[in-house]
Amino acid sequence: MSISDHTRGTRESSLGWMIQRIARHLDSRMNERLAGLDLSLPTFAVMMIVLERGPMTQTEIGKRFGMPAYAISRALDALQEQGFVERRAHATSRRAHSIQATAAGKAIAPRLHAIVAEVNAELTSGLEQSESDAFGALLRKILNAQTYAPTEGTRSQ
Amino acid sequence: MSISDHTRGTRESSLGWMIQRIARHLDSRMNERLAGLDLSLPTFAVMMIVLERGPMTQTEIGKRFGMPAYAISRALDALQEQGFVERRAHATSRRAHSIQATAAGKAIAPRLHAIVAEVNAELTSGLEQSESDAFGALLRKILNAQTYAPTEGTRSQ
DNA sequence: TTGCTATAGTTGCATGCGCAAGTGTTGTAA
DNA sequence: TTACAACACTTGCGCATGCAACTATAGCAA
Repeated sequence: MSISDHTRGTRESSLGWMIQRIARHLDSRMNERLAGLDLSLPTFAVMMIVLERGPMTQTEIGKRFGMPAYAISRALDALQEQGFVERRAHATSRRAHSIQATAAGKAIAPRLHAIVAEVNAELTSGLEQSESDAFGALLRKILNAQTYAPTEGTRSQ
Repeated sequence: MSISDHTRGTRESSLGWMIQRIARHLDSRMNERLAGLDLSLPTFAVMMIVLERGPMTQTEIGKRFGMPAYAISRALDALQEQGFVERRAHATSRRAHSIQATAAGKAIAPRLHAIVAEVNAELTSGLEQSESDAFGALLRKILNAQTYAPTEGTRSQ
């Protein structure tokens, strides 16, 4: 078996390789749609989490998506600038903030949901419903198995 | 159903959301391992493709991984600098280059394969073999269904 | 030929991101 | 009460990346 055969086999059978391609494809699809709302992928992610849980601290937001503190901080700068969230004083701590969606923030929730639904539909358009369900179950299983150290950073590209 | 319930439902059931998390996790795992070889994720990807197929043009490399031309160009700058690939004159075109792995490039192939294998093993460590196979099949099906326009760029972050 | 369009690859510039260091606050223990 | 460590968050800086513009070559048609 030649090096090139081996390399081909390694790459083609690599689940990670395929996941990366799909993830990048999803990134671009999401970005196309988010551009209309002037949101980036990180700000979108933070906005969804704030809408989901209501008032919470930045550290809590970070834990929900494994996003480093500085990224949350910057995403909130942008969201606040756009008037979608507020940083209020925290009830019991003066170093933490209580992050809340504004009325404008809540107003865009339906559009965000629609975008997620569309991209998901597109993703699974080639699958039967049963396959799509099985796929989701496997993804959940993989996520649960991963050791999620508080995940301070480390990215790529 | 409140906005926050709806948002939670939308996000938690989102396959894209889960794929993104897994992809980022894989990114960081790969980067940890590639650091020892002084490779980035893009240079690693290009290197694997060159090893897999032997001499080819930059455009051909790009098509294999949906990577924009400028990214190939820069990845090759780095790989050439490290002595892993060469840009030779193309047999029939003076504007294209023939990209080839050097002896040093071929020499690191086993280490690259090992890294891919390790990361894959870790990824599927929570799955049965049958589940892992099914997962791979679903990924392939999704990739085949996606419309891969030559994919000039469009990323995120 | 000449001119036009498409292709192959490169690069300047601005933006975004990660790292590590910095500010201010809280807990805790001598 | 003072000192020190942990915590919550922010920010300066440098590197990587995306976009768009650029050079050079090839194909093609009049």
